[in-house]
This record gives sequence, structure tokens and C-alpha cells, in this order.
Amino acid sequence: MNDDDRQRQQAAAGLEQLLALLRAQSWRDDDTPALPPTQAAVLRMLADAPQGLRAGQMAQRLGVSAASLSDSLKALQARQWIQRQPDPDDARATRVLLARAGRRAAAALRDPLRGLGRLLQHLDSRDIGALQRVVQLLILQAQRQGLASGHRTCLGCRFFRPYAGGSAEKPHFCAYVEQPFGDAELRADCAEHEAADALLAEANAQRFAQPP
Amino acid sequence: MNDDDRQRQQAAAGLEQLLALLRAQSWRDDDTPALPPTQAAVLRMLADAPQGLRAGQMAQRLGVSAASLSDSLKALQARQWIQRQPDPDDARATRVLLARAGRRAAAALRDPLRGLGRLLQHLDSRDIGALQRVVQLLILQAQRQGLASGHRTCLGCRFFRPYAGGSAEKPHFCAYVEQPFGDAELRADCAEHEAADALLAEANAQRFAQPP
DNA sequence: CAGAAATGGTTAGGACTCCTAGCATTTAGT
DNA sequence: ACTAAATGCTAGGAGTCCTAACCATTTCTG
Repeated sequence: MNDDDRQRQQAAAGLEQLLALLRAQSWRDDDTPALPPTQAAVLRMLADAPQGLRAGQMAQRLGVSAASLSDSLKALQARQWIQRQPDPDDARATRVLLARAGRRAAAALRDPLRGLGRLLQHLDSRDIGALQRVVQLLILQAQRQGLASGHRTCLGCRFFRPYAGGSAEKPHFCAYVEQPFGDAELRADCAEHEAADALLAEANAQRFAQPP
Repeated sequence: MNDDDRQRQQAAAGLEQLLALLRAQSWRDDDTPALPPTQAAVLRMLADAPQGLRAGQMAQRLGVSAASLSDSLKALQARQWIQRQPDPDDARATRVLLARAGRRAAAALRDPLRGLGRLLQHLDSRDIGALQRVVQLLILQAQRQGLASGHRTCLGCRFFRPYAGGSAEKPHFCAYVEQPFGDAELRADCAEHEAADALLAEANAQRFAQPP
């Protein structure tokens, strides 16, 4: 095993430690009633989709099986946080919408000092950027290995122009909002995301992975 | 909400995405039989402790309750990967040791291309370093909030000298091995870790969080 | 156009991890 | 010596995840 491998192994171990910690604690908040992470993720998705989402769509975006998502939906339904409507376009499908109580719960999730946000609160912009950058790369790698799909990352988006020559602080460019931006503004789940074609995705991945 | 908060919220969302992905997939390997993450973590700990560890110790290091750890130990025992021995020093306690089969399983975990390692395999040294750095900071933050304790990070170690004036590639110094090292060599679970006292911990945290 | 195949979603059953409580045993403190 | 704290365990419950089996509905195909 060479030095690089050793480093990666250590990094993997470090991430495992962090994951174990978060697995145990992420959905426990002292002040507010517990909100399990998958249910929170569903609420977040629905909050950005006024006309609702289909179950399969959500499952794919979260990278879980349809059956798993169905479990979470059942739990949310039991709390009366969501509603289901038949999909007008496809009688097999249902559209899931936030109910009134669900909207309240989703709004509470926007608090930046909740859950994970509390751990991040003292990171400066540079470290946030580094983290976002790594998240993009790891999700890309997971997608390449078939572990994930449907993630709406900048790195997989057709509007993304990595290192498009802007300033050192804002080296990237988003062709949707037509603005330069930096690592710290990278999104792992952007509402405006549109998947890039294979060619652009590959070129962007190359360029992004090895900054000039 | 200011820009920084927005960035942190986005970063939290990004991390959530990654966590959801890993929650679903981390313990699934196509080629080898599944090894649940907590059980893997226990094996890793035991592999570095020839004379065994006590259950409470492990629970603390992982940041889970003693009851949770007991579950995982039961599962490992069912696979005959661990042995339990009465602790000679304390008749209430038991020491947990790797059995022969457990040693084999633990050795397989060292493969850098297993599980998380596979996602990290294309990160370069700089990104690994950035990731390790963030992991240190997040674990520190979790400790400060009482979510964790017992993590053997560099940042909480009395031998750690952050930004002790070495080269740009190896700005830190470890007073145990008496070597300079860089972010990419930071450890989240170092066998030689000894907890720093409150004063040193605070000074190190300050210095580490804001690189010169 | 009728039957076959694919798709969307759910339930059933099993595994893993986590928690809080309550219990027994042992150790430590007064 | 007697209480108080600790160690570890089981019980009970929740959440997340999977595969497999099952409908209902589309869509493809001969």
C-alpha cells in the first residue's frame, strides 16, 4: 500500500467516525421533537415542489428503494404532514403534497442552527467551500459506481462551468443565473438543476477535479 | 439570514444528501458479504487493541449508548467474530476480544477500496486534506455540544501542534512521532492519541480553525 | 387490438441501529 | 455496613433499509 492509499484509508476511517457520530445523533434535537433524517429530507424536497412530487422521483433523488420511501411516507402520513393525490397523468402514480402541518415542520427545518447546521456554524467560508467541493466529488463518484442517481449537484448540471475564469474567490460560473460563484456556493440539491449530457459531464468532472 | 448562514445551510443540505446516500449504501458491497457499519467500526477498534476493549469504552468512542453497542456485540457474537472474557480488574465488566474469524474480517476492512474508500479513491491529496480538516473541526464541534466524546482526533490530542511552522505542505507537528505532517495525514482515530487538557485544547482549536 | 412486458406503488418480512427503562451485579464513597 | 454510582444486559419501541411478492396501469409488440 502506497502513501496515497494510506491517506485515503485514514480519510475513510475519519469519515466513518463522523458518520457513526451523525448516524447516532443527527435526528435528535434537544429542543424540538425528533425528526428522523429521511423524513426531514422528504419534507425538504416537498417544500420546494408546490405541485408535489411522485414517490418514485423522491426515492431516486434520495438514492433509496421505492419500498423504503414508502415506509417514510407512511410515517409522515401518520403525522398528517403529507397528503396524497392521484396523478392526473398516470393513474398508477400518486402525487405527494405537504399538508398544512407539514409546511410548518418544513419551515422549521430551514433554521440554519438545527441539526447538522449546528456543527457547521463555526466553519469559515473557506472550509465550507472545501466541504462542498468534496461533497460534489463524492456524489459524482457514487453516481459513477451506480450507488446513486438523481442528485441535483452543480457538478452534474448542464449550466455549470467549473473554473470558467472568474476571480479566485468565484472561479465557477452558473449559466442559469449567469453569475460567477465559488466553492462555498456549490449546491448538492439545486432546484434549477438540469442534468448535463455525458460529454459535458465528463469534461466538467475533469476540469473540476483538477483546478488550474 | 445573512450570506454566511445561507452558505452553511446549503452546506448542511449537501452533507445531508451525502449522508442519506451513505446511510443507504455504505454497508452494501457487491463482492463481499454485507458488513454493517457499526459492526465494522467495532472490528476496527478491536483490531488495534490486542488485549481487548471494554464495552463501555467502545460505546463512548463511537458515541452511542451502551445498549446500542450491546446490540452490535450480540450480532458479532452470533457470527463468532468476537469473544468475551471477564475483566480481571472489575468483575462487573467484560473484555471483548477478536476471535480468529473476526481477525480475518477485520483484515479485510483494511482494503482501501472497500466501502467508503471506493468513493475517495479519486480524490487528490489536497481534497483529502481538506476533508480531514473538516472532519476534525466537525468532531470538535460535536464534542463541544456534548454529542460526542472519546474521539481520538489530532485536534484533541496533547501531542498535536497545529501550524507549528513547518513547510506549507506539512504545517503541523506531532510531538509523539516527532514529525511534521499535513492536513491529509490528520487522524480521526489515532491509536497514540492522548487527550489534551482544556487549556491546550482551546489554544489548538483556535490556532487550527484559523490558519495563518 | 389483445397479450406480454415494463412501470409505479404498496405490503410483508427480515436486518441493522438506535434509544430509554429497568434489572442484576459489583465497586466506591461515607 | 449501607447507600450511591458504575457496568453491562435485556426488553420494548422506532426508524431506515433491503428484497420479494403483489396489484393496477401503461406501453410495447406481434
